Amino acid sequence: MNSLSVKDFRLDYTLECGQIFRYDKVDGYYFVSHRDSLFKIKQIGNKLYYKNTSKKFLKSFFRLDEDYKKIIKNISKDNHIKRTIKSLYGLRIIKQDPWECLISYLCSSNSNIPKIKKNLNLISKCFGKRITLDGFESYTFPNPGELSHSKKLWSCKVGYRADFIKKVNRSINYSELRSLRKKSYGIAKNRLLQLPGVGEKVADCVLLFSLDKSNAFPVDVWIKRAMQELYFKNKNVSNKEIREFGQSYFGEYAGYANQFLFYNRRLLK
DNA sequence: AGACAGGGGAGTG
DNA sequence: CACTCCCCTGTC
Repeated sequence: MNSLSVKDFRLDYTLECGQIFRYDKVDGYYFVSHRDSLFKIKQIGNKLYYKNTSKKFLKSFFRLDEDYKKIIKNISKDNHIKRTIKSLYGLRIIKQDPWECLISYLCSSNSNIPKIKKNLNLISKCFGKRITLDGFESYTFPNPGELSHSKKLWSCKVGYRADFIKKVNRSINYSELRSLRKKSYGIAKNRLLQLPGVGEKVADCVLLFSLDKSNAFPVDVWIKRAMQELYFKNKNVSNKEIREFGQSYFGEYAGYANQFLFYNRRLLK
């Protein structure tokens, strides 16, 4: 078992806040599946204990080299967000693989977390390769280009999203997807919006969770509720207005503020 | 048992 | 903008 010292980091908040789907908690360890990798990890105090991955991967995946205090300071605009941050301090935005992230959020429309989780596990089981770690069984996530079989996709219970996945699978390749990391928020977003099944919300999730666009501000029903309650006196406001307000009000790291508000609002239910 | 909602998107007016 | 339908699943 390897270990790694961390600060300003909470593994539980980071994994469970709804940004990632293929993980399971077994006997105190999180077993995390992402693309080709399967690793186990737990946190005790300020130490991470892990197996089947590397320090280098974990630092990148959990963005451990990012200046957390600077980000927190940057988004701490008022008492609402300060309170929220305080209760979830240590939550970080994971740097996901853009392909798995794109397919994940393609599955998320008109759905819910348990179902998205189920869909992704089925897709992996159906199209990926079996892998195990200490008795835990999982499957690799299929590669770009491998999701072209309609009937098999349908069997993964994704419903009408099967057609979106199939079309996205053939209309963007991995290198183009990855290259969006180097593009601006606007350029990258416009490219994603051309893909079938990708609207504002899905695009912003992919940008924030996998393409290094920390200013993206995805607006779903939970963020809408939280934002209207805290910043719009409970008035009904359009998603567009919420997004634009969120981005300009919180600034460069608006996506972090978004994730704090999102998870906090979901915990309240 | 049947209605309904669940982390949207696309098409229409 | 506002409205409707999209297919599936879990829940009451």
